[in-house]
Amino acid sequence: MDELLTTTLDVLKETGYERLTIDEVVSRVHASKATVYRRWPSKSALVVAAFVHAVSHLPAEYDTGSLRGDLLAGMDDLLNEMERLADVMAGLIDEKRRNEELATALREGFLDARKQVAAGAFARARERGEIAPDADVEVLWQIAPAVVMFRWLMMGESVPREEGHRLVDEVVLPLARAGRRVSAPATPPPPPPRRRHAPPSS
Amino acid sequence: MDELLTTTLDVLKETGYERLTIDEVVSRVHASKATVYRRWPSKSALVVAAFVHAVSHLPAEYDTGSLRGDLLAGMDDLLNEMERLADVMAGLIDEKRRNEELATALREGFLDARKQVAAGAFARARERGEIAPDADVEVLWQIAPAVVMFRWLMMGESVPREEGHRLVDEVVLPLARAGRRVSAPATPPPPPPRRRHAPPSS
DNA sequence: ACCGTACGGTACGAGGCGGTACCGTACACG
DNA sequence: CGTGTACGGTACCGCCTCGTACCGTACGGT
Repeated sequence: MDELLTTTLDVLKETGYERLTIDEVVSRVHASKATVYRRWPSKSALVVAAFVHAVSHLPAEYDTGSLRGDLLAGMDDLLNEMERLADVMAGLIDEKRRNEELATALREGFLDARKQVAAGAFARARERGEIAPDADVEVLWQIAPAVVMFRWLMMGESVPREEGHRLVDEVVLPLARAGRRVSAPATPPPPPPRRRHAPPSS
Repeated sequence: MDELLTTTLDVLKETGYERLTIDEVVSRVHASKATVYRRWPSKSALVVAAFVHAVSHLPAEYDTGSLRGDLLAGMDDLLNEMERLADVMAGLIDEKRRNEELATALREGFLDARKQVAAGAFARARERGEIAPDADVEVLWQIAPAVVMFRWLMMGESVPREEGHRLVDEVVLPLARAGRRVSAPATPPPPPPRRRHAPPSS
């Protein structure tokens, strides 16, 4: 039943993995525990199935003709997905360390999908000459998801669309265009970085 | 007892908040549950105290004389802290949504501390003329923690020091020097970004 | 030598939850 | 109309874990 999976995701969103109970899920759907255990062998399997179901229609592919268009579209997509899934992920991050299937689902269903989409956009941009040939795609693709998830998960706040777009225009795009070269007259090799409460007088 | 707090953190690291039990903690310390409950009113209070204790000696302040030196020192600090605390945070992210004191501890003890240190480094750099006057510090300070935590928490991998330094040299520093202006001949205002499987031919 | 305090140990209560077993029933199919 | 399958409901088992109560004891101050 589709409804069981989506409701599982709702409960997950509210309570996290450990506090989610099968009883709570079935009570919202007018189903019975027996029905759940007829279809999935365990709570863990149910949750994994619910997550896979939620990210299964993710890999949006777009080709707007410009890198900026592609990145903005990807950002909108990311922000939408986070609105749906940020709390879910918060509730799964810890369990993922113990549950190999869950870790795989998150990696393949969410992270790899985003990476592939971004990699395609950068590849096309490179062919068009929009970005530096040596742009470090392996780092670039991570920045937007990292900052957005940092804001959602660690700081507990949502990211408005306008700010997401600024992240594209003022961070990702400039970096992609500049490539790896350090952009300005480099400071001399830094003095040996003394750490922790080290005023120069010491 | 200091030992109770550090051991609590150890257990937290291994099992996460929900699966942490007082019995497990005291069994490792040769203490008794009574001792715990004499000192802290609940499991939740113990865990919050353990986390606060762990981040209490955090706010490293350094002034190496150059922005690059400051940022590299901050990055080393961040990587060290993540080595200690990544699993702990994974085990607390979900609980933080329900536990206001925990959320405060994480915000004030970890995030704000890092932000202040970074803000100081950028302010000094601006006075020295090392960076653009309009550099967006509010975004810049987040990038390093965001990417590092993304790698630890979402991708489940550690970040080698060399890669952290590249993040400083090829991402944060160039952005700070360039400021907000878009770095290269802007692409024309993008064609209306059509989303989701939209080849130009459609 | 006395006493109070804090300790480790442990037994216990109470509630919660995963998972199973067994109802009676509704509905599709032939 | 007969049959079987899947369902909702529910009682139950076993286990876990928070938190409390009550031991006997070690130890430091006076």
